[in-house]
Amino acid sequence: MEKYEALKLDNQLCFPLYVASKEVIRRYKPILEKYDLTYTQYIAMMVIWEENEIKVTDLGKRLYLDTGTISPLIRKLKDKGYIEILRDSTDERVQVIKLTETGNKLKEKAIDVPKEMMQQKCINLSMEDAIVLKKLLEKMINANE
Amino acid sequence: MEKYEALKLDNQLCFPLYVASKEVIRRYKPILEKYDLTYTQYIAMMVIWEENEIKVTDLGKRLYLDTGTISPLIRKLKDKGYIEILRDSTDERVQVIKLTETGNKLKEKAIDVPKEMMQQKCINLSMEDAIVLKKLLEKMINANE
DNA sequence: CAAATAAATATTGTATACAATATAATTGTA
DNA sequence: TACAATTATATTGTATACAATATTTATTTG
Repeated sequence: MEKYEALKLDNQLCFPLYVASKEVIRRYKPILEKYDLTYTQYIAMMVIWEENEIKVTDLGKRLYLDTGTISPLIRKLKDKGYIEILRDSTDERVQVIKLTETGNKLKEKAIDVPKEMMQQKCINLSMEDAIVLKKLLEKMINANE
Repeated sequence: MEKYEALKLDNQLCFPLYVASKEVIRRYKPILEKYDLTYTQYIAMMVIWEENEIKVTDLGKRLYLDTGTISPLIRKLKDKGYIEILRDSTDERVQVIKLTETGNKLKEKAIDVPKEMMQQKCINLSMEDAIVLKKLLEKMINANE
């Protein structure tokens, strides 16, 4: 075993993880562009579509995003008209995100996004491989909490 | 099967991929800080440590990075003194990155980085899981090429 | 050989990310 | 009930990323 073995890029797990993640996001880009969404905005909208109403803090926790990322993100979604931001009357600090009518219309259209991703084979793995991969990634994420 | 099932965040593979990748990089940060390296600079140095000399284009291909990312990246590594940038005499367009003495000294110290990552369980998976995960990620990356 | 193409970088513009710091509102507590 | 700690956001600073565009230097081709 060579002294520098552990320093070789090919022996890292982090690197294919980093590359695969960027690659998938890059493939989402041209598809999401048609809906005027970036990848980060898309995953935020996915949560909002599911919840209809959610506190900014909870959205941040769900997406594992820092306040420094969430703040400008929701401002953009508001500017696009997909959400409105209300204040919680019982706690003035809390901001509540609410899906607008426009945002809800977008949901209908966005149903095509997963279809397009499939058709274009943006994640080119068999269903079985994809399931194993997803489980392992989730195991990894939940391990250190 | 509900109509919006495919739009739920929990049913996406891209999301745990994105979260896991960011999380690992975040855990590298405090460790790499001691060596005055960011994650991207670290993976670039791994390639340079292995090659000693490499063309900028080849480094970009190896790291799957755009010229817009590579350009400022190597400038910073040069500023830190870890590399020098030479011109290929046979082709004036080509820039060749060369490891400096300082860069080589850093390599010796950096051997501790993988050790620290291990000790702190920054990737908290069994060896078997990690191997399966790495293989699947590489399969995914190589699938669309 | 001159003109068109291609290849290697650099730059600009936009959008993330996260750490650190600041601020305002709330809660716990001596 | 003052006051300290906590919570929810926002802002600032630094570093990526990638698309699009520009520039310089080969290379190919008519």
